[in-house]
Amino acid sequence: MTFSYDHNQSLGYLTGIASRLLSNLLATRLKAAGIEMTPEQWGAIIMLLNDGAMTQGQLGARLHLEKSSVSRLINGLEKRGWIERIKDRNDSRQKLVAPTPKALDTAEHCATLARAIHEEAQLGMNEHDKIASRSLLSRIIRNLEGASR
Amino acid sequence: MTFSYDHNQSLGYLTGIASRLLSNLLATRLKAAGIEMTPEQWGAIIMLLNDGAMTQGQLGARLHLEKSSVSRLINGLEKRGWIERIKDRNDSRQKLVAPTPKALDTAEHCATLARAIHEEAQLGMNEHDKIASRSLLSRIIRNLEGASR
DNA sequence: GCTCGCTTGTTGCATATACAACTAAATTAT
DNA sequence: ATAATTTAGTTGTATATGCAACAAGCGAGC
Repeated sequence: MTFSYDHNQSLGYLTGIASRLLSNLLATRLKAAGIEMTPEQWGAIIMLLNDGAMTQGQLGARLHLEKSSVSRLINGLEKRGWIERIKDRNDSRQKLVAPTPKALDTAEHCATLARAIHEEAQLGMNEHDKIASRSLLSRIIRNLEGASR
Repeated sequence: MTFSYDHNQSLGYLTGIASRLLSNLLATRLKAAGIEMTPEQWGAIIMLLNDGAMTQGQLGARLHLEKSSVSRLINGLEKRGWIERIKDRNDSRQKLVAPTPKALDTAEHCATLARAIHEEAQLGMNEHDKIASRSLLSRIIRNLEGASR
């Protein structure tokens, strides 16, 4: 008996592998550049640099991460001095996550590494394809955000 | 100072979130169906069912996983009785990973759940878009497989 | 036949992530 | 004002994953 299910063509497989390869490659290059930052940490930092300091909850919403995952991701960023946790004076439950000057100083280098990887990932694609791939992925994300449990 | 780097439009971000949402949703539905299997385990099982028993190394190549990751993924599958490790008689270093009858019996149900999620993920896409998204992701994967370190 | 080197897996250690249970604090309801 | 509820983060526990170190076995060259 055979299944009419080709895993190699499934979205789960394809997005998973693409994501992993992109992440692994960035990890390698960050390390080679002597930057003590993981790809996931980079995702959080650039979000904070672009949108400004925010609470862990807000960061989780933007990164589609559980609050517990955010908590631990931020632990790592804090340990390496990339961000600071600042208690909110008005609501002491909340903690603002703010990037440090060190993060700002390093970000352009990281962004350059990330851009290069995206270039390599899209070799052989025309402009239309590049835009389409992003747009289709965004569509998938939007569809799943509201998916029934 | 602002960065000309929109993380929300980066391939790393988009593939990462899409992959995570797809995986989380499948995890939820498998659990709801009473199937003790993770999405990652499903990926390995369906590969084995479609292509037949293979060594851990071969499985790792197909799933783009490190051998250590395969080893542990297989541990979980074995613990739940989805696969069996069979020592190779000619080369005792190797272990063939073979799906059990239980895995075969459950696979169609899992495939149905996975297909439904893919449907939901692609709501609002026409046939051309659906094909394009897979083809573009495959291209990214192919490009990165051979990427310089 | 014996040693060196390559291959196949496993294990130690680190990070990422989810879910559930818990703490502390703010908000709402009575 | 006080109690009940909701919200923000943290921590326990489990799986997934990579890299590096290690163990065991196969093979090639001498």
